[in-house]
Amino acid sequence: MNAVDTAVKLLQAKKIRPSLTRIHILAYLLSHPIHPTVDQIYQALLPQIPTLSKTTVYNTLDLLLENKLVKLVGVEQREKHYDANTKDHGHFFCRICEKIYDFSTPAAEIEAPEIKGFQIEVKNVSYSGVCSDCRHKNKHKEDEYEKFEGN
Amino acid sequence: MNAVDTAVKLLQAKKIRPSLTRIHILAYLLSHPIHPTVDQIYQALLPQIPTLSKTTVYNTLDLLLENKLVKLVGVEQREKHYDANTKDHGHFFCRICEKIYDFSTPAAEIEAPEIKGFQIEVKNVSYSGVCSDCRHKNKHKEDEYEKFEGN
DNA sequence: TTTTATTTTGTAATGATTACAAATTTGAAA
DNA sequence: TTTCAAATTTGTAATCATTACAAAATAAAA
Ligand SMILES: [Mn+2]
Ligand SMILES: [Mn+2]
Ligand SMILES: [Zn+2]
Ligand SMILES: [Zn+2]
Repeated sequence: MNAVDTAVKLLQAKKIRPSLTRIHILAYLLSHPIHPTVDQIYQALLPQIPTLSKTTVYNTLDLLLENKLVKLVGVEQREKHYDANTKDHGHFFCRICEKIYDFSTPAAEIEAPEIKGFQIEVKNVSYSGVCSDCRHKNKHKEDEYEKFEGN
Repeated sequence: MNAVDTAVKLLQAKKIRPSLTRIHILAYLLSHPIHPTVDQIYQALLPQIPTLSKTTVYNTLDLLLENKLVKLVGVEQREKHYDANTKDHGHFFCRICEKIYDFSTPAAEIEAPEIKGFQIEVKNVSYSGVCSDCRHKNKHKEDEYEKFEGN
């Protein structure tokens, strides 16, 4: 099943009228699991929907959030990032390439607050640092630098 | 040892000149583990340092962050929250009373990205929902909410 | 069709944070 | 002590993602 059909079904299941704009935005998130920002979504859809307004992207994402069809990615960035993968998982933000990676959070997680009688509604596990690719690229640079210094 | 003395020692250990303002800000964070915002710190110290500028609070917190004397609380709020407790621990944000609670994150945590060769520099585990106090205070309303939401 | 509700849009306002340069304070050299 | 450069602090303006809001467009209902 393609992303558009999935989006329509998800919207209908939540009794949200599947307007063209809503389908496009949700389908984009489903087919581009890169945790995009509002502006990334807006820029990506503009060619297909030339009348699209950024306000509509904000409004639609709020609606999808309320209906738990998308989640906010809890990385510390100026712009908010969105995720149509609503399963429990963690995120790793690479400060070099600025990509956001998914990782699984084992079921046997930290339930400390729940034990204390807290009602957990949103969980956020996010790390940041340098991803594998960027570490490798950086190591290469360091090697070159060392060679240069040795001359 | 009081918070001021601790602050001075921490600053000196990092070779940061312990100016009055820096001591005050760090000591405030150490003695008020409520994860305050810039404005909360500013308002709290204004009576003692009438010439204090909010820019200085921003500057000082940036300096303390760089030197790992404080950490950012990874809670999704409009304003950033700061914590002088630099030990690994999680945070719970109550959407009713807006208090931020600490909880311990067991050592055997999710190390998935590290296995993949990622260099983890910052960890953030934060949950949100309704705290124990607020659940009890609003028992009736909460029951209605749970019924309605189907949780 | 006419009316009403929903969705989308454009523009203005918000507000936490940042940029930046001037003012002040500090510490050490002369 | 006086001088002076560096460090620190301050005030103001700019930034910019997000929100507020009302009008416009579109879809559904009557
Ligand atoms: Mn994800
Ligand atoms: Mn804490
Ligand atoms: Zn990277
Ligand atoms: Zn509470």
